[in-house]
Amino acid sequence: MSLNENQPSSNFIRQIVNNDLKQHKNNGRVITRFPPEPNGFLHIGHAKSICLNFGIAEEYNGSCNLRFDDTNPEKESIEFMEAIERDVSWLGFEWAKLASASDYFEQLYDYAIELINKGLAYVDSSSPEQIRHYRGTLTEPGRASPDRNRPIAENLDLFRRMRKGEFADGQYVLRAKIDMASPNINMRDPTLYRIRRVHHHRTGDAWCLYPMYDYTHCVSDALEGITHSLCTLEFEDHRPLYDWVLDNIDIDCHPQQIEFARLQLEYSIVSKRKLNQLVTEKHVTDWDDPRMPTLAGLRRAGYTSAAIRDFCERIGITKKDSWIEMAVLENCIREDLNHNAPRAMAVLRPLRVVIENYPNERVEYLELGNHPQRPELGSRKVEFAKVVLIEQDDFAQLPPPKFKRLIEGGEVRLRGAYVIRCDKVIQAEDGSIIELRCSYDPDTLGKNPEGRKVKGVIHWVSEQHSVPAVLRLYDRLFSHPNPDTLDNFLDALNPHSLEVLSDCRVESSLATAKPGSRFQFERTGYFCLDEEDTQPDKPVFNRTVTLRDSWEK
RNA sequence: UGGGCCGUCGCCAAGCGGUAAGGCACGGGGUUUUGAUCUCCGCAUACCCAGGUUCGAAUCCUGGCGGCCCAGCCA
Repeated sequence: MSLNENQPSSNFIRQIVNNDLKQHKNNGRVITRFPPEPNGFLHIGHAKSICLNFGIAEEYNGSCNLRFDDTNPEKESIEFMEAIERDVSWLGFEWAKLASASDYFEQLYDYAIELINKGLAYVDSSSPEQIRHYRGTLTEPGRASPDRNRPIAENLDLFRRMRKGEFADGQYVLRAKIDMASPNINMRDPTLYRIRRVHHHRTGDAWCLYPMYDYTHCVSDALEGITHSLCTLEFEDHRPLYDWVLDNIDIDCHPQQIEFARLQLEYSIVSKRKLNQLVTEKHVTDWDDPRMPTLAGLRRAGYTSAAIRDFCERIGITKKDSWIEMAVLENCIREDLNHNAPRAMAVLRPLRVVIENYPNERVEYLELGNHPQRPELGSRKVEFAKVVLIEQDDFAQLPPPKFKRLIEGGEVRLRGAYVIRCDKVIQAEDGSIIELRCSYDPDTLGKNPEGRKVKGVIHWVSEQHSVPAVLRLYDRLFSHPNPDTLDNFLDALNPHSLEVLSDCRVESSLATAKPGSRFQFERTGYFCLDEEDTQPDKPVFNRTVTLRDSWEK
């Protein structure tokens, strides 16, 4: 079984592309682009867009560009660019071309001159407040700025001087001359350029004039020969502007903008601003904290790129606002890891078990399969000795109904080893359990005891041979399903999103595991060996996701 | 209240005039040395509502209702 082998389901964008192809539009080419702004790390919502853009291109033998939308230098950086490239690659996609909107600044400027020459753009000296005031409201039309009818020659002169740096930041802007009475506010003479003396991470100080998104995006698309410009729903109202710009400059390409609904994941947020806040205010360790819905965070938690791609395929593409349940994402990673992750044993909260009838110095090297359904994944040796450690939860003095683990006087199977019976509970004065005295049935290795049934199976490690480890149990970052809808999303932060267990013991085979590798610790969950914090003698495992639990206490 | 968009099972989602796919979740059987996995079964006479067209409507028309987005020199 492998992920993503099923036919992709139909969606409205595939239908549009199919129709275009049928009509030989764009000479049968399909060229898309993924255009992130390098002002933060990519998150699961971006994954949806990446899978869509690169996926459509792949599917139709086309290509997809990675283009940084770097028109607002205030918030952007090289570090974010590098992280974005890393994440897109990790997801498994290859861009045909790596570009930045800033590559096109010179051409963008020339097209702006063209618009001015055509009387379709003008330099406005209004302040932001005045512009807002003149723009009107949702129900009232706007009014013309006093500068709206500035002569072309003057506009040209002013715009050139804006570029030269003759004016202060904010003193002038270049605006498109469209329709101040348009019911679509985006068409009420939108700003095309603003003056900002900010160092740009790619163009340095070459420019003090920066183009706005609406103007930049459509032109960049056209310059790259994009056929289908896929973006999220909030840009629907901007499409008339996208088309207006391309219709009014001398360019021979006019991509089709198509909008789809952005991802909304329950118990999560997909706002770069808020993710940034979580990082800067230290609510998480960094952008790659395993609780973060960033691709870097998911990766560090142990998510595979295949699982994320599978998730993006499952949720579909529509124009409907929708909230995806976390269970869908979790199901994707469980399915992948259940099939691919080797099994191992780890005891999170150890309880000492002395097997009194087991020879003192004896050690058995039990051969355990790495996967119950896939023998081809091989096996490893696990040491069994007189003192083993089991999970505190797996023993109960006052067992709840249907408890099928160890109780005093009862029997349980040590996974892959023997059946043991608990003969005696050693307690401290305060009643806490110090250790269990047990006996084993030598005739139960690899076979069931005769005449009785032992229902429970628990995991264990040899006290002497196991290695100490730190296990980090991650839980959802938010305890409210829609943090974004709250007045303050921080109120939804789950105070128990991380539990660090420092006294865990894992089987010895894990001592040589490669950082980044993933395991299923039997009966407890899927874990990934952390690449950052693991020390040679102290492995640190991050819990990716728990096992499904139909018992629950 | 101007404009744009959306409304099919608890959550997603196919469907495109011929009589409601699939996934997740949920409930119940079976297998199991992981209360995991696997497996079998169940889960919308019904598609926001109301009219209409049609032999036939989730699909077409009309009118409602509900939700989301837009008034950055952000993207």
